[in-house]
Amino acid sequence: MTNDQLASLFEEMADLLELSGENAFRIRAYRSGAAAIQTLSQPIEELIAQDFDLTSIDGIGATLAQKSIIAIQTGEIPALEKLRAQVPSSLRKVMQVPGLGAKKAMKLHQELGVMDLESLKQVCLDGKVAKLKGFGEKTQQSILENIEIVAQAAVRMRRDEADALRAKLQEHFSNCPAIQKMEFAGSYRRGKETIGDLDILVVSNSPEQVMDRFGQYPELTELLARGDTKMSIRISGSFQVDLRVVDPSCWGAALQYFTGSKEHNVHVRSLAKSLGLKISEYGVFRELDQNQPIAGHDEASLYEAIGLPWIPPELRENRFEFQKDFAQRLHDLIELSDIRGDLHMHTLYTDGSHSVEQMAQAAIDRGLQYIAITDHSKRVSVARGLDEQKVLEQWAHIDRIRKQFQDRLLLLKGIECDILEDGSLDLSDQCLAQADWVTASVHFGFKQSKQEITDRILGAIAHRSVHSISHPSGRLLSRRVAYDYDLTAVIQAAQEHDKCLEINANPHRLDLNDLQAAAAAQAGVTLVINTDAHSIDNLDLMRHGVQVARRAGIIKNQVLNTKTSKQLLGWLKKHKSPSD
DNA sequence: GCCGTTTTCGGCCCGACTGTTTTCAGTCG
Repeated sequence: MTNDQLASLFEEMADLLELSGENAFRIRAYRSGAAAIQTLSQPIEELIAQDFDLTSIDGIGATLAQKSIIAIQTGEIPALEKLRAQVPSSLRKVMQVPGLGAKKAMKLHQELGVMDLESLKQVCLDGKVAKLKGFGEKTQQSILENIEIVAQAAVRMRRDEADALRAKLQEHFSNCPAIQKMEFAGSYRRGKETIGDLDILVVSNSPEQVMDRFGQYPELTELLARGDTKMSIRISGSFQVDLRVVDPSCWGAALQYFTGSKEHNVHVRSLAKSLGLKISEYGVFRELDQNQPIAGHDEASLYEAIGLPWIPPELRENRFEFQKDFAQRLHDLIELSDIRGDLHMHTLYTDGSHSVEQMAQAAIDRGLQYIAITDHSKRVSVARGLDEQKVLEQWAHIDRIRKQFQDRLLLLKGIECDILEDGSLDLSDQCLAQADWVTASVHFGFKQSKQEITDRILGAIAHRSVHSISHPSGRLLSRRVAYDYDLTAVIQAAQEHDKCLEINANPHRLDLNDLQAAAAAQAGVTLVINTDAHSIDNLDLMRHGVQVARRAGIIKNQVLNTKTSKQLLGWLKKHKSPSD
């Protein structure tokens, strides 16, 4: 049983307890337990096998520890089986319909026999819901409209899509003079790999004008809610955008609140409470004097009031940002401006859109000190991958043009070499030994067993010419799940052989993801953040990879391509085996 | 159910908005 599977059992427990009308804090305990398990860097199976004390994990107490062990050993949780017998699990879907929660879902179940979305739709069409006490015509109508949204798989937006939407919204608001300040908050600001909705925070003295303008957004398909300061719309069918308008004096508190995460805010607010303070989106208040805020004009003052440094949004997930040693790492948390090179990109030699020279010039334009040209090897035939002769030709070409970029850019001869199904590399040892930089990756044979795929990657890590493993998990966001492999073993091998693991910055990949990258960094593995650019424009994707690293709490010196060209050459020299 | 500089019991973040209600429960973020 994987961590995600165990976490989803606890999530189901929480849902069913909520439907049963259980104590809200007990429900929350199961939800935070699920979140804690999901963010573990090691498989819980391994932890249990090592007799690790699960109660030392924040959010896991004696009960959840015991239930975890039983779940891992037997594949099920007796208490959950019992609950399932009392409350149909299909009601969880009903609970997800916007506007419905546990209370209403249970009432629909008990009074009208609703079991799932199908029967819910039927009783609405029959007009039975409107007659129920506490419900009405409007509720019935909104349920009918919202059922479709739940039925569709949850639509989550990739970061590049979210950036495009943000640009459109910014453009839409650009001629609204009532707006003094605007920021996109929520999971977008926290840099999550995908976002489920978009939150906009605005400073204005006339909220009505801002909301009127919001209501004119061309792609609006539904007005969900509109109050004095808060408005929600749906665009293009299903995606939700929320707007909140605040006074300038509480900008920081509102931004902090609206950025979340919810779990981070709960922690921040309870910390405040223990200090005799109260935090809301209006500011930080003394419990005894709730009229005059003592902080909250900006975010830093809010954190300062509870004795914390300003915490970058990417870290606000209640994972490790409150730990004692956090403040010193914060100082060196990686930034986009720390990146000095890009060690994974393609050209016209294979499936890229620009020449080596064009990529080099584009890198110079972006202030980079070095790049590695890493086209595909021959196995990737769809991309016209290079055989030995072609790759040697390309490297000879690079040797010839190096002078042209001298003093401006260090141009490395690289290759993205495929790790074949039988575990061997796609190019000969003798060929690979002539490269400055070799990154190895898996593009085929995803259906092999966990052991086979793991062994392939471990073999590549051990190969003396390989420097790095690219997009180690192979996942494509919302298109393809990662192949089954043993990340812990890969991390350990990378650490032992002093090889890099990549954070691929392409917003379709973001691979390693934040948690995996954090685990690798904690184990002492050097990471490398690359764009995998297939065009000049793609070089700008670097920021997405940096954001993943920031979410992982990674500091500058844990990332190879923060080195200067001189330092990098030193590193490469050190990694040349003596026999080469 | 979890947790502890308020420590083994008694707390557990806080406010906006909607729809159905005559003052608020439920939902949401």
